[in-house]
Amino acid sequence: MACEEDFYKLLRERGFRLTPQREMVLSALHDLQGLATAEEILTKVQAITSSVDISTVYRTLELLQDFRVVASVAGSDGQRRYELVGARGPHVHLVCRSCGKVLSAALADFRPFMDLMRERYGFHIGVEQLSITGICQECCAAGGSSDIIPS
Amino acid sequence: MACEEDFYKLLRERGFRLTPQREMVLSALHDLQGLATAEEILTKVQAITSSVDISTVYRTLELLQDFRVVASVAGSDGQRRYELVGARGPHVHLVCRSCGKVLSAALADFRPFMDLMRERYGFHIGVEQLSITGICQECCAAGGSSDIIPS
DNA sequence: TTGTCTGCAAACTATTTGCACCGAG
DNA sequence: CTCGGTGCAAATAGTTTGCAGACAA
Repeated sequence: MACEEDFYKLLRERGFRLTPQREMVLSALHDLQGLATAEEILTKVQAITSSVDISTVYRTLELLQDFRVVASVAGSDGQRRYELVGARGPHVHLVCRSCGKVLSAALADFRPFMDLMRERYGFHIGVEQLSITGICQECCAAGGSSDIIPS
Repeated sequence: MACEEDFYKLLRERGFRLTPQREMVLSALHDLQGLATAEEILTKVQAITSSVDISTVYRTLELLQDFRVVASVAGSDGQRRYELVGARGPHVHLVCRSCGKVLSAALADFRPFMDLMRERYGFHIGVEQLSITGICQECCAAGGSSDIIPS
């Protein structure tokens, strides 16, 4: 709950208001554990109060991102996915482009590459928005992604 | 030109047709060198013949992806970007989420992480669709991405 | 000729925006 | 009371799809 408190404080400091909708979106993100679409968040929120609009969810997510409380990645299916920063600490998402499943890898495994990029190109990889696509074990065994089936 | 020839041959083998539109899209991808949006490709193609439709570009890009001639990444601006595979050999894209600039890193630098993920989780990272977001040198020096300006 | 491919227009999906009312501070 | 936030509806942007005619093989 500490993270929520920090956010509430930050809100007030900058003249923003704490509304039930904002609390609910934050709570939904907490519950959903990991990457969630705006639609999924809306569904979760509407389980409590059905009169919440998707546009409010988007507006709240934008605010949360500005405050660095939430990070997002553009999914390869054209949907953006959102996640609480620091929910499980920094980590790397491995997104299967066949079944959509998301694995997490420890940041430590990725760090050598990160450091190299910073040294060599001055490029700072955004650890909070990191997702890498590929094929997971099951889908790989099953024969891979959506390919043309040779006649 | 060798890559185009291979594609043409592959097309015929599977009963697809070689149309001027498909040639032009492929040529546009070649000219555009690196990541390009469907709209950019269309513009390039329309410089030759204005009567080409965006839907044809999309359909052609999908075909090219099925044949593994083209790869795509979902940009964080909500636009998908396409690129010829093997244009410069496999590589990693470093996309600046502040200015949108794209750097390329050698695959060799990334390989240790790739291999580790395969060993540990059986996850096969898709080298052809690899883009990693962060902040480039200039934007980092300039003060980072779109943040809330503290009052 | 034949069946694929194309342009056009309309549909769709995800997201954003304008606006009048509502409610947190 | 004030003015930032909300729901609603409409607008946008990017992409996909249905269909009748065009054209590669």
